[in-house]
Amino acid sequence: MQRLTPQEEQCARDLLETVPIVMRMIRKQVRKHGASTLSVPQFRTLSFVNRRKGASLSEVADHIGLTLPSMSGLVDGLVTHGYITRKTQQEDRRKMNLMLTERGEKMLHVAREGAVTELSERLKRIQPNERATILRAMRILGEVFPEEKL
Amino acid sequence: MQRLTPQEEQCARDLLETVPIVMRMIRKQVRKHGASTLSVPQFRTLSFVNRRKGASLSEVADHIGLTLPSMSGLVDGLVTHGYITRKTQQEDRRKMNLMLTERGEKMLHVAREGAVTELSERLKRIQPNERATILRAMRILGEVFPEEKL
DNA sequence: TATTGTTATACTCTATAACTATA
DNA sequence: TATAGTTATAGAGTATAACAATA
Repeated sequence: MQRLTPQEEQCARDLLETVPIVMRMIRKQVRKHGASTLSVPQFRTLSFVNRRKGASLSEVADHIGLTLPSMSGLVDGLVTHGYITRKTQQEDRRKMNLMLTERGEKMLHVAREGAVTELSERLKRIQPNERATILRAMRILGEVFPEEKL
Repeated sequence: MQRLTPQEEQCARDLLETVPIVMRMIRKQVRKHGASTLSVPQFRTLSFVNRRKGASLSEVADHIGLTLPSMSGLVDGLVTHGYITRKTQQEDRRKMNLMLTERGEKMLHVAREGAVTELSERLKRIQPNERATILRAMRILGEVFPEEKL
């Protein structure tokens, strides 16, 4: 653990201050458009399963960054709401096969597009070069924190 | 609700994808250094009360962006852990006066500096101009989402 | 009557420990 | 024995509705 430059430190402090605020905004939008029934982790789970159809529980837990029991419970909720199906794999009967239902696909789409639209409305207020800065920052952060990636 | 430019939309999608990842990292660091007893909302609450000593419950709830009952419960936990004191105001006996205890001040300091240090370590891996981009982005985002501000 | 705060209730998030079933 | 997943348990986050106390 080496000495920190002021810039490194200030950058960290700003992240610590700003990210939770943006997170709260995102949570609000996802809930609003997810008919009040989707949390952010549920939303991210649907999103992942949509891209990796048939993923196992462990795979999803890894990518979302939850423990297996936590993910198991989270998926319980998604199954109960009819957004996901959970079937035992034939090749290895210890593993699950997760798939979105039609209802789940619809909900994911509605929640995502709703949240994107509202966030975009906010982002209209700033200048194009400012949006470009945010975009670049998100790409950089995505590389700095890769193991926690969606 | 007007038509979105591709840039506005892409910026929103990137926020939606990246912010939860960074948030998870922050949560992990705060917990790690907060001796596993501080959540991010609790951390933010301590931080706010530290700056606005004697704040009322409503003031804190407003600034953190929680409902009164939620904040009441959150503060319950902080009082139980001995990080905060809660006293009725003399001028208006409906209101509370929240203050950090010495223990609370110490915990806030340890949690914040620990999280900042670890985040900074990550940020060492990138170039100074990339850190500058992140810093600028955080400042811009802080202005775009002002009502939810810390 | 309006404001401040708490209690009751009910979800979700999240973890650890203990367990079951399969390989 | 090792892996995949569930169940049990527990504390925190969060909201709405109903309530008490104060102004």
